[in-house]
Amino acid sequence: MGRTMTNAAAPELSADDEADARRLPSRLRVDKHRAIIRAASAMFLAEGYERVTLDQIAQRARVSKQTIYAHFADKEALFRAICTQLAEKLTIPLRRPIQDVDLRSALIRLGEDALAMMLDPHSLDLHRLVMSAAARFPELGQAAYEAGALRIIEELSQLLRQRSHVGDGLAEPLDDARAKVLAEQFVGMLRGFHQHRALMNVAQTPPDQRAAYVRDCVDLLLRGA
Amino acid sequence: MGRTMTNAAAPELSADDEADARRLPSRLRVDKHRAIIRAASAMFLAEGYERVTLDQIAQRARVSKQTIYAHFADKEALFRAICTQLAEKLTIPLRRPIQDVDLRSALIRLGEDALAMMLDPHSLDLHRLVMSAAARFPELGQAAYEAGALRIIEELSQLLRQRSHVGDGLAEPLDDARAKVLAEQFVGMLRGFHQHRALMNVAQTPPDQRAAYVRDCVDLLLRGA
DNA sequence: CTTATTTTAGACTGGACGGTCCAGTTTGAT
DNA sequence: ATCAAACTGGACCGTCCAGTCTAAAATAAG
Repeated sequence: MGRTMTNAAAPELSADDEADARRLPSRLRVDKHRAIIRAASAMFLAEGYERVTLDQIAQRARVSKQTIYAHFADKEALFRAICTQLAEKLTIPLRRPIQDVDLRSALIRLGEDALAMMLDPHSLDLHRLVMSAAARFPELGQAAYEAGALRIIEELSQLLRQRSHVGDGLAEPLDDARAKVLAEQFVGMLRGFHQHRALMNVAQTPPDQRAAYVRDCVDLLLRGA
Repeated sequence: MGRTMTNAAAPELSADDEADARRLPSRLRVDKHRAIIRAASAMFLAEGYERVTLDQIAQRARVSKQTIYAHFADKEALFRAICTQLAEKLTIPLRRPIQDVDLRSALIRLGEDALAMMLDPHSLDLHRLVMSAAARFPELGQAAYEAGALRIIEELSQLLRQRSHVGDGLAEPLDDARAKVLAEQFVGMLRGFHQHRALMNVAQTPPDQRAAYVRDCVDLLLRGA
């Protein structure tokens, strides 16, 4: 019934969970470790912390419950491990190179990418999870914020400042603080209530209207700045 | 533990829960009904659906568990009742009259109100609750969206269109669709990541900076539109 | 093959929680 | 005062679940 319930077999995380699975407490088997994390991630994201049982995780990971306890102290420890791992993996591919085009085009492309990412079901699940767990797991909120929103603002403000110093699209050169404000304004306006609607299970605006909206945002920004 | 845990005695909802408490199935006592709803609201908002137990609610409402079951079929029914009630009560007071001032001042004041509201702890709790429950209680998301975001957009777009037809601050008259887009852009940019940070328990920007940010948003909007 | 270690399946424990039941008390309308 | 209905407190039931335990099976190394 979760919107993003994944069929039991399909792997949820892109296969390289290497990062922390490498150095395990001792000689616990790495593949089990990964299977557990993978299954647990998917289920926590889809159902939320409280609604997932360790038996479900064990079953999905094709692992005995005891094994889970060999790898993680308890449910909460497992959850924490997954959260930090998710936050790291959250490094988003906004990547398409944005050199060689005028600022307007660059912003449109970047805006479309960013909006698409913010509306991606995985991202929405993560958002929900972090938000409802942030109160009980404080570090988590911070980590997710830095890996997500903060990173976009940082990146975009860089772009804006660079271009402003070359005189591309922006009237005068921006200092760092100004560029960050502008970036937050842009991403905020871009997001509008699209993500909000998605999170609340409200009917979405169709893709073509979204594209037009992105252009409107870019134009508003460039005219206003 | 919750960030907005309220001391057990303090009433949470402004006393007029009249609306639906009036017509009860029969002669169940109205005060009990209200006490239950009040206690349950506060607890669900602070802790989330799953983490609240009926015994806790009963205790806080100073009512026996049996009475709860006399008024509501089960936990879920109680939750639903509260949700619809919250959505209605969500009708937000953005009210301070915004006649008699130029558009810029009106937008600044409206913006400050709207942002303050979006950052209000009650509102944040509600946001969290709705978002994490929307998957399991579909009507809920819709109701909250309409009472919250949609209402602001509607109201603001009205204001923008009116003013644009009087030639106050805006170059040419706006049609309805255009005004709504502009409203969504404005509110979105206003929100920026302030609410996001609050939801994720990340350090907030201080009030004076927020005020400056609001002005920046208004200026960007007015220059860009 | 032997030995040491991890994994497995599933039984089990203790506690929490949703929901029910009941015997007795309060409330309020007549 | 009477009476029915609502309420109380608390015992109680069935279920679910985190976490433990055990004995057998798989795995790996010498």
